[in-house]
Order: sequence, then C-alpha cells, then structure tokens
Amino acid sequence: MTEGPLLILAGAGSGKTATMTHRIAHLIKDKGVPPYNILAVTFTNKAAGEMRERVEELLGGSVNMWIMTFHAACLRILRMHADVLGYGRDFVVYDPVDTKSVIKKILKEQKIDEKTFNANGLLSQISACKEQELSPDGFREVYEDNYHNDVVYEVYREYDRTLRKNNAMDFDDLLLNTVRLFEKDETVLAKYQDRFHYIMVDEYQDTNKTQYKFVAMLADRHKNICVVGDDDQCIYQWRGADITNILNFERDFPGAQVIKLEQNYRSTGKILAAAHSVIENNHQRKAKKLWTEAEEGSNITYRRADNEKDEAAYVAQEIIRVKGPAQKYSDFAVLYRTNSQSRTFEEAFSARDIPYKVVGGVRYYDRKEIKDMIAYMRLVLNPSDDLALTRIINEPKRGIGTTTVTKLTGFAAATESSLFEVISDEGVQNGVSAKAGSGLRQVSDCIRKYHDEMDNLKVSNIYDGLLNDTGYLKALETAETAEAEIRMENLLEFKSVIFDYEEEGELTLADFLERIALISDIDNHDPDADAVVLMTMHSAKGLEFPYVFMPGMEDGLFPGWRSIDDVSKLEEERRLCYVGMTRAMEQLWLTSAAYRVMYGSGSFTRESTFLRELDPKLLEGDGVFRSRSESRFGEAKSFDGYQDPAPARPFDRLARARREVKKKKDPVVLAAGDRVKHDKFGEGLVITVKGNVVEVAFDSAGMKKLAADVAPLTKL
DNA sequence: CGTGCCAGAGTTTTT
DNA sequence: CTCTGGCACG
Repeated sequence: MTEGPLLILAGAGSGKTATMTHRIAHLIKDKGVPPYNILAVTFTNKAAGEMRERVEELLGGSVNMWIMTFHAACLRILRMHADVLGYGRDFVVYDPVDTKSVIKKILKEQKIDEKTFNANGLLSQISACKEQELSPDGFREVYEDNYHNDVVYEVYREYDRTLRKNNAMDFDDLLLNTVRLFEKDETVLAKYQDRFHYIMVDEYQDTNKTQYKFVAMLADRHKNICVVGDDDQCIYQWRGADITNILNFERDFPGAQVIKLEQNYRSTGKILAAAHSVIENNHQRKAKKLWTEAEEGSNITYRRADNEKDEAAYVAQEIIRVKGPAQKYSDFAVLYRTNSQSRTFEEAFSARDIPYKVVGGVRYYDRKEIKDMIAYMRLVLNPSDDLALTRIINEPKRGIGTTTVTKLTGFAAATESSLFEVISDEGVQNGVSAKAGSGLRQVSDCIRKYHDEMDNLKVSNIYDGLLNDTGYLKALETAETAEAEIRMENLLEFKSVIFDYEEEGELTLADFLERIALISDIDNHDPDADAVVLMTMHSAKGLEFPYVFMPGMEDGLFPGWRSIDDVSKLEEERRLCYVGMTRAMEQLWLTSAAYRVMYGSGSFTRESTFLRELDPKLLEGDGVFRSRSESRFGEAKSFDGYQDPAPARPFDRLARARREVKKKKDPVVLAAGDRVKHDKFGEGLVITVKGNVVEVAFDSAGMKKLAADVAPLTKL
C-alpha cells in the first residue's frame, strides 16, 4: 500500500518507526523508487537520525535521501531560494535566546514597560501569529484595536523588521517562509512537488498549521503522503500543535486510507491497561485500544510519600532494590512534569552513588560561554550580524559600556551602516574613550582577520584563534574562580564537539553554525551511558525504558494548576500522563508527596486526578487505600533512615562555584599512558600531553581534550 | 564602567 | 529556593 494518502494511527509502542522504515525500504528496494524522490520529515534530529540508521540497515548502505526535521528541510530549501523572499541566501538562524534579546532591545527602544509586556509573553504571541501565518498587519486586522494589541503589533512589526535587517530568521520563520516561498513562486513549488513522489511525516499529531501546509502543498502533485501519528500523544497543543490535523486527515486528503496499529510491542498488559484507563477519560480522541501478546506483568506500584525528599529516597531505594546484574542504570528513568523536580532526585541519587543524567533544562548551546563563542564565529562569517556583535562587544570586559554602545548604535542607525562598519571606523575608535577605543579596534581587527581567512582555516582553528585573540580565554584564566574553571571546561568540551563534526568530513564555518543552530539537548542524550535518566515527560516522548518512575502525581503539579479548570488543557495533561506511562516496558511506579515544598514554601497536596482515574485493580502499594485523615502529613521522617546527606557532587556546580573562590590545586602531573579519573567523564587513558592540554580517551565518554590544571582529573 | 545587592517571578519547549 | 534583571554605588 504505497500509493495515495495514508494515515497510520500508531498507538504507543506499536512499532511506528519500524513501519516507516520498512515502508521506505520497500519503496526503494521493491518498487525501485530512487531515494532522491522520497521525503521523510520528523520533529527531532534524534528521530531523523534513528530513522536514517534503520533504513540504511535495511538497505545495507548509506542512502542519499531527505530524512530530516521539518526545520532542517525548510532550511535546506530556503538556502537555495531565500532570495525570492528578499533574504540573502546566507541568512542566519536566530535561536530563542537571540530572539529574546531582540525583543528586549525593542522594548527598551520603544520605552515599553517590561513588567506589563514581558519578553517571553510577546515572543510566544509572535510565535503564535507565525504559526497561523499572521503577519503584523494581518494581526492588526484580526485582533481588535486596544492598547495591548497595539503594543503587540508594534513590537511584532519592529521584530520582523529587525530580523529582516539582520538577514535572520527565527525557527518559526523557517517554516513560515518556506510556505510563503511556495505560495509566491510556483516554479519553486513545482520543483519540489516533482521531486518528492513520496512523503512521510512522523508524529503527525504534533504538526501545526504551517507544517500541515508545508506537507500538503508538497504532496499536492503526487498525493503519496503517508502520515504517522497518535492523537493520544499530542502534547504540544500549547505550542501550536493542531490536533485537528490528524483528526481531519481523511477530510483533507480525499481517498485516504486509514490503518490502525493497535498491537503494542513494548509494555506489559497491566501497564497498557493502566494507561488506557487514564486516557479513556478524554473525550476528544479517536477510539482505539492497544493490546499486547506480552505478559500481564506486575501491578503498577503507587507510593504516597510524606514529602518530596522521601519520595526521592523511595525511588532511589527502589532502583537499588530492583537493580541486579541483569539491569543497567540506564534501564531506569524518572519522568517528571517540571524540570525543577529534578533537584531532589539528583540529591538523593548522588548521596547513594547512583549514577544519573539529567536531560533538558538549560540547553548546552545556551550556556553563556558557548553562546559567546558562537556569536564570535557568527560575526566572522557575517560581520554585519549586529546582534552577535552587541552580545560580545564587551565580552570579555573591554571597557565598552552601555553609553558607548548607545552611541555606536545611534551612529549606525544614522548612517544606515552595520555596527561592525561603525566600530571599524578609525574616526569612531578615536571618538570614544581611549580604553573603549582600543577595545573596539581589537574586536574589529580580530573579526576582520578571521573573516578574511575563514575559507583557508578549519573551524577548530578559527575557534582556537578567537578564544585567544579576543582575550576570552585569558579573562577566564585570570579570573581564578571555580565558575571560570567550569566555563573553560565547557569551552574545551565545545572544541571536542567541533572536532567530532570535522571528523565526519569537510566542514565550513557556515556548515557548522547551521548544524548547531538546530540542535537540542535531548539529541545529546547518550543512551549508552550507564546512568539513570531524569527528564520531563515531554522530553521522553518517543523513548522507552524497562523501569519508569513518575513522581509528583499531585493535583496542581500534575495536572498543573493552570490546566485544572480548563477541559482541553486538562485533556492535554492527561495525554501527557499517557505518554509517560506508556514509556514503561516492564514496571511502572507512580509516587506523590503529601507535603511538597515549592518556591521555598511548602503545602499539603492532593493526589492527582489521574491517580483517581486509574483502574484501582491495577494499583498496589501503600497509600492507595489510605484515607486522607490517616496520612501522617508533614512528619519529615526520612524514608530509609538517610540523614539529609551533603550531596557527594554539588548538584548545581555553577551556582556553587560562583560563591567559591578557586582553590588552587596541585598540578596533576600526567604522561601518556596514565589512567585517570574525571568527575564527569569517568575513567580513561591519557593519549597525549602537550603542555597543559591532555588528550584523554575515556572509557565511555570518548576522546576529550582537557586543560590539565583546571579539569577535575585525578591520576589513578 | 563594573560590581554587588535586592526585588520579582518561576509549566511543558521537538526546532 | 534559585535565577534573572534592574538599579545604585564605588
């Protein structure tokens, strides 16, 4: 069944990826379709990577076809045709940190009160507009005239202008502009319609209006569109995902066939039944019920702990109890609703020497030092990137403060030139304070130097050069704080990331910046590292674990207090619960804390609505039948006799480091061949020693280059 | 211009 | 609690 529109309703764990990959392999191998004519789009790099891997396995060799994320596909198309829309083809992609600083700058310029209109709120409104293909003017037409909307309109318009001026697109623009491109230029659209005879879409339930339009336009010629999704797993409605896309597929694509995959190959019977008993309470869903040939398995364990510390202690203790030689730590996952819940678990695990890994929270690429270096590299590529320049103009400190910067931006605006042109001007350099002037000269010379040479240098050389020439590394070295140490470590780690990319083949600066622009934290989640995984249920979508813990089953936390009195929001939370539960293969634990401290103040909690919906026959463990009056609320008695241990590893290294002054440690003398232990990467073997830089092959973390005097290394 | 202190806010976030 | 950003002071 390869021709015509096809909707595959694939329940959790029903072998969705296998179905898609086999379909692709079948098209290529049996139907003789050239891989070039197939497009497969996913939401995450990880999903795309997995799919490619499995297709290549099936076909036995590398395949030259488009298996990529929506954003990557759009980026690729726009790189070739962005000029149609008036962009340069070398446009840059702004990530959420960049866009936020654009908004902040606008708010300041327009003297808009940041308390009444906070940047995040405006950003999400702008994003919502773009998801509905609403331009600033379109926004003004649709929404009534009032003060609030006037401000949103002004900011949105200015935001659009700024990005245009900087030849930049945000994530939403990648999709929106591709659709606009298709609408504006029929020949471009025809080119891609002709090319993609077969289109496949993963996680279709999470597509938004623009994504829908993108695939619908592409599929309009050959009509061979196959979408795979599960309406029960739509958990991104708050971000614009439009569940009606999947519910209306048959109407939107006449003649569509529908296949339901209802056999689950992942979980035990009881886990499935429990998940089903919860999701059943949703009204807006396509009826289906998963079944399995697997064993019934054991009941769901529920534990109501006295407080969140006991909850974490219980989870830690259960992991220790269940884990035998046959289990790896990475078989266990803790899936919570909010990132802030990770803290207690980190402390509990760390105190008991349970290795763990937190996925999510602050993105690696969002760390200040990394973003600074990326800004430098972006400037080298494109010196007129004003946003990048403002970010690093005084980083490290060069005596260029707000007054100088205001003067410079004013001058740039008046002369209609880029900020870089302004700071390169000798007249300008001499027109400011001596200290600021030499700072400006240094930055502009440095950027110019690498810009002129960028085609002859490797990315890693440019990176090293910038690190030194800008004085960035020097500033960190002289700081002598533990915080600076960690930043330097991160910068070294970033270099090994660059090396990794360079090993894959020819890498230009533009390639590199483009590739890291669309990367998230979960992509770095290494399933081979033997550590318990801590992440949000959102991040866990698409993953599976033998043993899953879902803590915080409390009204107000899960479902969140913002969702409790809104049916559709509550239904989305319920789907999230379903997603979480169906990650479990063997066993599932649900826990709650009777008393929970949040934001510094604690309160008593009520067991989650979802717990009450869950079929009680499938639950066991104390707390299930305990009436509220019998609970021993608030007695902060330690669950397993553990006495609030000081965490072995400080859970927030950066925050702690900031307070501590660097303790000069004795330099570790190392030679090639030494066995060493690193706080983060574990044990490894020293390969080379060049001055202060040691290259270590870690047993599990791979090759890393480290600064011997600062890295947390010990010789074994 | 740079630092340090205080006030305020604090779901989720594939890209 | 813990992060962020604004403002006042040196």
